[in-house]
Order: sequence, then C-alpha cells, then structure tokens
Amino acid sequence: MSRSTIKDVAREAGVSVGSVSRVLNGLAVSPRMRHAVDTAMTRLDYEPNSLARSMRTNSTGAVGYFVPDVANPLYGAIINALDQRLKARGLMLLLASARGRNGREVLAEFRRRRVDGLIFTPDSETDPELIRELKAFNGPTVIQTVEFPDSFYGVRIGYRAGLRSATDYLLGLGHRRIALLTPLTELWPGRERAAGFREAFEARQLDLNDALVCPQDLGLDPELEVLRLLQSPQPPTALILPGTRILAGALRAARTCKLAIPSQLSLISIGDNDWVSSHDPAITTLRWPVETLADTITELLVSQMDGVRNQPVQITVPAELVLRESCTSPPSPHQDSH
Amino acid sequence: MSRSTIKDVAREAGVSVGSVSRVLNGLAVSPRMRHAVDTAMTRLDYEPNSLARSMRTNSTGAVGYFVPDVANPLYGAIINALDQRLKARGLMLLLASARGRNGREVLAEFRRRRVDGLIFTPDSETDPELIRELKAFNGPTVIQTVEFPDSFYGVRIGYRAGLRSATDYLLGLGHRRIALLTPLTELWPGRERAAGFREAFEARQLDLNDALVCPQDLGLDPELEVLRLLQSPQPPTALILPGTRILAGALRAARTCKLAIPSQLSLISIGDNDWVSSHDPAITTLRWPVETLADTITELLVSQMDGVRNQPVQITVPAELVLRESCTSPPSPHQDSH
DNA sequence: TTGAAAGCGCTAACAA
DNA sequence: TTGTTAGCGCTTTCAA
Repeated sequence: MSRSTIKDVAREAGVSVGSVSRVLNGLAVSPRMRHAVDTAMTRLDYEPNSLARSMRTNSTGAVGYFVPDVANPLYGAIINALDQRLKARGLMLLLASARGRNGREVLAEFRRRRVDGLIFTPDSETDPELIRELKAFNGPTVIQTVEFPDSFYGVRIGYRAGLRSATDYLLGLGHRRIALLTPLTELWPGRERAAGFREAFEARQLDLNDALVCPQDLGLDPELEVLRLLQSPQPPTALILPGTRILAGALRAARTCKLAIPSQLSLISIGDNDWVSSHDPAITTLRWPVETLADTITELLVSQMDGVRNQPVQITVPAELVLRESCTSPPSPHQDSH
Repeated sequence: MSRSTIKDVAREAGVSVGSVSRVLNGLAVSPRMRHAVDTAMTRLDYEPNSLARSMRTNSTGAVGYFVPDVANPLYGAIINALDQRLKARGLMLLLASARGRNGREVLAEFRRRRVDGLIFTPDSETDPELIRELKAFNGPTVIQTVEFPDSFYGVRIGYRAGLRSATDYLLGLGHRRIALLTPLTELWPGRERAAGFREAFEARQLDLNDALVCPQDLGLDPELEVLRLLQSPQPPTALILPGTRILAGALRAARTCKLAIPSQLSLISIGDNDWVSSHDPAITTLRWPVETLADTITELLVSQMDGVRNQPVQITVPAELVLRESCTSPPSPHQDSH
C-alpha cells in the first residue's frame, strides 16, 4: 500500500515536515524548497493521507448521498450531474443505495465518516428517531423528494402540479375515466401524485369516481393489474404510469387486450428515457428535470457550507410534460357500449 | 456537527478513554463498565470518528470503485449487487463515475483516502502512467472488463464467445449479411465483440465480407447510421446492436424503411432490460450476468484482502444469449432481388 | 478488568 | 522563509 509519509518526504528532501506541508498546501515557499520537495514526493510515490489531514482540518471533502436506488437511471443521471458540480468544489460523493440498507444505518455510517454534508432521501417520513439523528448531524443537509420538517433544507419534485397538468391534458382530450397507477400512496411522492391527479378532476368539476387511483405495491405484477383494469366493466380510456416496469407491464397488457395505442388507449409515463421516446408510438411523458434538480441540490448544499445560513428553504422543481404520440381523444361513447 | 469525542464519553462515564475504546470494540469489560459507557454514549449522541480509527488501524473499510457510467442501469445493478456483498464484510463502496473524471485523477483520490481495495475499469488500456500508479497502489485490486497486464486480478465479460454464439444463431437461421454495430473497436470490449463476430463466420467458412463491422463512434447518430446501412445496395438482413441508444435508433430506422421485425429484419441487442424484454416483438438479447459478475468481483477482492494471495487470475464471466422474438430466417433470396 | 500514555500522519501556531 | 512542536480522536501496548 501507499506507505510513505510526510516524514519520509521531509527526510528525503532534507527539510522539515512543516515545509513539506506548506508545499502540499500551496503556501509561500522558496522555489528551491518547492522543487526539492516535489522531486522527493515523486521519487517516493507519495500520496498525502487525507485521513490525517481531515483529522486536523475537521473536513473530509465528502458529501454523503443516500439515494433510493442507484440502478434507477434517473438517480444515476442525478448522481453524475451532482458529482460534476461537487467536484468543482473539491467535494466527493459518498454514495449509499437504499437497496439493502436502511436510512438510519447509512446515516450513522456517514456520521462516523464525518462527511461535510448530507443529501438524504429518507426512507421514512415519520420515524422520529431518523429525524432526531438527522438533526443531530447538524451540518449542511438537503432532504430530497420527501415531505419533512421545515427545519431542513429540501428539494422536491413538482409531482402534484405535474400530475395535475398531465391529467388535465387527458381530460382536455376528452377522456373521463383515467387510471393513475402509483406505488406507495402512503409516501409523499405517491400522495402528491394522487393529489394532483384528483385536483385536475376537481378543477373541471368532474366526477372523482372516474379518477381511478390504483396503488401499485412492489409485490404486484403490473401487467396483471393493468389487465384486470382493462377487462373491468368500465375500463379506463387512459393510463398514467410511473416507472419503466409498470409501463412495460401496461404495454404487454394492452397488447393482450388488442388495444391499439393511442386510438383505443392513451398512455402517459412518468420518467423519461431512450426507450419511452423511441417507442412506437413515442410515449408522452412527465419528465424529471435532472439538471435543474442537481443545480438546486448543489446550490442548497454549498450555501449552507459557505455559512450563508438563512432560514431553511424547500424548493420545488417542476416536472415537465413532454407531448408525444401516445395520447389522443378516447374512442367515441357509442363504440364503447358494445 | 457531531462534536463529542471518546474523551467526552470517558469523562461523562467517569472512566478512562481506553475503557471506552474497549466497549466500542467489543473487548472484555465488566457489565457495569459496559452499561456506564453505553449510557454516556447515547446521552452525548456519540458517534465514533472513523477517521481517527482508520489512522490507527490502517484500514478504512472503503473500497474504491471506478465505473464507466453510473447512469448506465447495467452498472447501477452491479453497484447494488456489489454493495450488498461488501456490506456483509463491513466494507463500503467509494464510487466514482468516469463521466467527468479521468482514471488517474480518481485513482489518486482513492489513494489519498486510503481505500482498502480497488475495483477499477481503466479508461485506457495502455497509459503506462496509469498502469504504474495502479501497481503502486499495491493493495487488493480487481480490474474490470478491460485487457490489462496479467499482474492484476481481473474480471472480464465473455464478449467474444457471446458474440460468436449470437452470430452463429443468426447464421443458423440462414442469415448471411449481418451487421455488428459496436462503439470503439480500438478498446477491448469492441475488439472482442468484433473478433467473436468474425469467428462465427470463419467457423462456417463463410465470406467475411458479409460480416459488416460498423464502428459506432459516440458522435454519430445511430439512427442515421442504420438508415444508411438499410438503404445500401446490399442491405444486411440482421443487426446486432449494443446499448439502448443504438437499439432505439435502429428501431426508428427500421420503421422509416418500413421493415417489419423480425420478418424482414432480425435484431439482437447487447444488454438486457425491461424495455427490451417487453418490446413488441420482444428483443433477443445478449445478457450480462450481473449477479455472477458481482460475485466474482467480490470473491477476487476479498481473497486478496484475506491474504490468500496466490497468483493473480483473470476470470471471464460468460454472457448469455436470451432467445426471444426478434429473429427469424431472412426473407428468401428471390424476394430480395426485386 | 482498568488506567496511563505513546503514536498513527498531518496542520498550524509559534519561534527563529 | 523555515524548523519545531502540540494535538486532532482514536487504538494499543504496558502496568497496575
């Protein structure tokens, strides 16, 4: 392993450790000194021990990021975008995926490793212990995509407004029976989606009974769920589908029922990607604005680090409806009834 | 931030720091001692400083993973799988994505942070400095998916055999003109794919001129490339396509040319996902075995950590051809000629 | 079983 | 501009 220390370099260069440290940190030294130390460092393959440095300076240059799932390309994109922005500030992401770890455990690990900042997507909105421990961290923190006490800085996605506009778009096309499939309505994203969905109906004073909110639990097979829906006595004429798995299931189900898209069934997906945009027909999508999200998170984090500590703020980044080919007016009623 | 130290705990509990340390590390202490220390720790919200610990023990419990692109779901899946396995050994992944960072820079950072091990996908196979610095790390190291000096442990994907079997499958179906689109034939994965592709032709003593290797540079628009190919005088009857972007482009191009899949054009994709499997028709795919890959990497890494240092080995994990609906026999020749 | 003290590699304050 | 040294929070001898 990388064995040589600042002491070794000092001895090799025939100077004191203090001088080596000065060279390392770009402080004032004579050209001769700089040169002597530099050659000694390369000769010894010296790499400064950032642990020791961190102990003295009380800063690790690491930001802990607790993310629901790294394998989700959306979060992958956010990670990349964040990483690039934080790198410019000399910060490195310490990543933990909620797959196989829980929030409190990860938080403890981040605290032990003395991260300088935290970007956290809590896996529970209510666990008082988690909230307490997050407060106890007492450093720059940004809470992502979850409803959380206002004492934290937060970034949220505009699910509610996004779903409202997506739904309104379908209603404007003439759809009346619309189904929203969404996981975990007991968590903030699901609740918000459902709320925006219903708001669109209410705004037009339409019957909320036609607004079909179908909770999609993780265990369920999306294909079967959609099948059941499409084969019910009064099937929906449009579907709003979060995530690739559910969308894929819905497409299979539509095929099984021999329903053409969009003429017999309209579709809106939540979350954009290559697949969705190049599908035939291309899928109309509610897109997460990854770059804006990364910008906002970075902003919120570094403003805390720089001690610009005003009051915590919660910023909502709007989702964007990308119109493509998967929606049209519903089949006319007389076709419907038999 | 988390302020309290082992000293504070010692004072609070009225014992020595050594004793607190012993409790922390589960060494022999009296029940009274354990209890006193435990209550002091919770009262102070104490979280041990792993930096200080690492300095003493010369081990950080961190493994540096340099991955081509976190936003690629394939790597996301590997990250999850690896994380779960390493967690069981008390190790944490320190992740860096090649998007926006280069290998040497990341390696230096990992070395400064004194990672206990390294999983590295070199961004160059030949840079002698990178190789030297990787050697200088001189700790447990696994090189991923790249041809590299045999002095390193390595995991590779069986691209060559995989492509050979995929190609042979198409040849067996009766295809003769087959195009392989692959990025970066100057890098190992691309070279291997091309080699396996050609081997399949050679094994059947077929004309290699019908084996169309089309390098796909990052700048190119896959859709245009495929279009050009399909509109050439002697178009291929089957396509092998790595990655979602290229596959998506090819599907659009096929649609433009009004070629039905698979009856008029057969397709094999490299890399499996929800989209590919639920597409209509479902796409026959060469799949990376994520779990096996993660198992192998973990194995190779921890065997080095445990000092079971035999000779470095390079393990090749076979890719798996998943047969679905996107391939049939090519249109008969007389249909072809006018 | 417990306490005292040295030391991991570095930075920063103080002296020269 | 340079050298000397204390000390960051922990683990780990060595004594008691």
